[in-house]
Amino acid sequence: MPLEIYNTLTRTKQPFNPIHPESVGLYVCGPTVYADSHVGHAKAYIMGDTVHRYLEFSGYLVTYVQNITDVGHLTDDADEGEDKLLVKGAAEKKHPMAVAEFYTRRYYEDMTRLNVLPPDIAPRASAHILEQQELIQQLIDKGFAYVVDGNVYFDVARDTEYGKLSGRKSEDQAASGRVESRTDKRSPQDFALWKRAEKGHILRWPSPWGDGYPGWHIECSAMSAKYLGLPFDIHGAGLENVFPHNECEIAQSECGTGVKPFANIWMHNNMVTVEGKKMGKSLGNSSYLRDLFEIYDPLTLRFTILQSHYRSTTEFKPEAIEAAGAGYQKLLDTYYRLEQKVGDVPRRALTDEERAHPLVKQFVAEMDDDFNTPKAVAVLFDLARETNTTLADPNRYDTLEGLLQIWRALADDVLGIIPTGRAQGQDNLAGPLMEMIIGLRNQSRADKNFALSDKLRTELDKIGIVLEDSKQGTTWKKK
RNA sequence: GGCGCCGUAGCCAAGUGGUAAGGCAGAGCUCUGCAAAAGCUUUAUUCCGCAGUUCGAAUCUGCGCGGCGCCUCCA
Repeated sequence: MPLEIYNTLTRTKQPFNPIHPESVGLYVCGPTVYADSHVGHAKAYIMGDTVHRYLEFSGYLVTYVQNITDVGHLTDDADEGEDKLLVKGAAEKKHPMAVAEFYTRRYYEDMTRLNVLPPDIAPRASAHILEQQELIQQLIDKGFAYVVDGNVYFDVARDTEYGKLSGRKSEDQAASGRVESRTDKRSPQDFALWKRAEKGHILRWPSPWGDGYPGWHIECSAMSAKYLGLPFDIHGAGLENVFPHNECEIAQSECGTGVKPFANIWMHNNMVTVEGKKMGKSLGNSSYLRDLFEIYDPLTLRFTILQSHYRSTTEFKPEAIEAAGAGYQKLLDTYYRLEQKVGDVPRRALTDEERAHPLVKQFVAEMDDDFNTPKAVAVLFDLARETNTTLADPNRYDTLEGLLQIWRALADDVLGIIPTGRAQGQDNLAGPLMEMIIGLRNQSRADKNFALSDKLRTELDKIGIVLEDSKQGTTWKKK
């Protein structure tokens, strides 16, 4: 079974056939950098990261592009809306670009802690004004856009395919009942490609239509085309971006360039909910990642997110994180026990024999089914059981190295849940010291001096070190 | 009003026609000086309700109830 991916465009799972047999172009809508990232961002970018990692594991050369939106855009679609970066800049007494710079860095810090690999290219909207203007000009030249007093709007009526992603028909939307403010658009559905900058608007660039700034959707159209070429394979985003953002992207890219579809597969991740309701920056119920990292281990959060499917909602609940964390810790304990036993062996790709291991095949089958990470994680628990069983049986120790490589491939490379740079007890002093203490304790156990041996164990526990006795000897770990 | 989604054990959560994955919590057992860890066994006759299609439905259809998303910035 080849990889199948659910495509929002067709509302079905379809076999993944990349445009070029050995490489994949992947674009995921990045953040608007005017605030810190919350759990919803974590879900979205862990999805992108999982696609990225799994495609590489599957042997593709992936070019992963994710934009940074550092042009403010508007807090609402009315002409009088405020630019978020401007608002934040004024509040913090900073230049809007300083705000963008600040939150961009923090975004990458948060993602790094979640073990999200950085994209290959992270283009900034502000650095691609020319590309955006070129696309706008193309749209004007082809009659898909019109200029009104320094604003450029996309003429939705001219695009017969508008609505194909979201399933919306503009006529239906007209009866929306929402208040439409006074505007110079020909139709309420038309959306801005270029906005005239009013005086006082700091983020502004010269253009053929006057000083202004680009509309919200155009940067993704311009930058995906620049770095991936058209068409490209996969475009990902959060579900709430289906309309209007992604719909508008399609309209701009396809009408402007004539390439249809400009992205073959559209992937959308569902939301993180709090008590059943969407977590959102504007809803006041978001939990910022950097606050959560004070309470929960970042990889526990990653693991929790991976335990639900990307197209399902994920209920954010402390009890759920703690429950997931308990299971996650067991997996890690098993992994470390295995690593300790096998010793320092170099990483390598899986052999054909290892790839044929039933659990590896099952893991691959689950991931091939639209990145079913909850099932893939379930396979990891089977792998843990097999690992523990093998560790308890010296006759099977010859298979341990292979198991370790499998763990590294599945849990580390693909799912990204193995902490990096952890050197358990590799502090020069701790190892020999612990060996000595364990030796003393085992001597007292042999002497039936359990009062002393238990005291040693209790005292070690107090300083955060746990001893575990087994037939294969005594091991220790930090709590 | 339009478009769309969801409702599975105490909790989290897979499963979209073949007779309920996995994790947490709970119970029992094995090992063990004890503990911990690990292993084994066990925990939904049933998938919001009702009706229908089918040899067979959590999975398809209809109706109802409950919840949510988008249509405005949003991952």
